Amino acid sequence: MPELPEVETIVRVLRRRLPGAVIADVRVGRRDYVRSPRPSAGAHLRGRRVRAVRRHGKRLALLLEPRGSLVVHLGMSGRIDLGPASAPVPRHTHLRLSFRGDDLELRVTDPRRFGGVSVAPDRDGVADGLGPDALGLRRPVFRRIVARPRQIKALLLDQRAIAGLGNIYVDEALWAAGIHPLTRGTDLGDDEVRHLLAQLRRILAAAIRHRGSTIRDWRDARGASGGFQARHRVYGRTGLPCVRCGATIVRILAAGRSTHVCPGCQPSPG
DNA sequence: GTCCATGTTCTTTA
DNA sequence: CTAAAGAACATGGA
Repeated sequence: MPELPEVETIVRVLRRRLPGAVIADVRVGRRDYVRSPRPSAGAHLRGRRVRAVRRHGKRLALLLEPRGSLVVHLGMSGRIDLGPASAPVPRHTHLRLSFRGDDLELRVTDPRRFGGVSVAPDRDGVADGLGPDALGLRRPVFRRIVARPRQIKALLLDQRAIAGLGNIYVDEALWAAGIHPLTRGTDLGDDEVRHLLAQLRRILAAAIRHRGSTIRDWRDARGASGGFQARHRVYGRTGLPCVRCGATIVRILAAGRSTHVCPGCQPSPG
């Protein structure tokens, strides 16, 4: 159930082995999970070399030679495994790619199927419809995005505004910046906006350094769990004392999602 | 049986 | 047009 740091962690694993590899077999499980123009995903992918692995927001793409891409979004429960072709195939595996001359298979597994894969035979659609990636955000751009009369949590979660942030990292960044999630973007001061962006950058970088957050069962493409969950300050800490001020962390609803707030550090907007 | 889940999209209501 | 709330999607864990 990956946000930007988890997807970035997977991308870094894939980059160690995939660039230069040539796709051999393509096996599609559920047809409705893998979207592709005619004739078939296999026909478009077989025999093509992986040029690079790229990420934008929560999506990742294998860029193919000479052009074209395979874009993956993991939704809530999606997972990518890269390992020996002989390894047992887990349930809910919807796509398998093997590679020429290598005992290697890439599998996309997703029990809830909120994610999906799409094949673009002659273009790179990884950023289609998404805002700028959260990792490369520049201050003036961020300022413009946030200058709306909308709850800041909803704004940060909107992938068309900023790509990559999800429920965990939004809650963590708002806590770190001392901003209540229901505050309207237009009510943030200049210094608050600057501080929020700084905290977002810091937290994303730290989460990537710790290979993401494993809450329940997230694993990277080699099966390793993340370590950043041990550093969460509000997410999943309802009822526990705030490490900064000692107040009890509460859970509210914002943008339709469970939202974790410290009433001491994040003053309610009203 | 209940509630909840690292996501997205659509519908309704204001 | 904008924003918010709720439901929907499908599966599994506590």
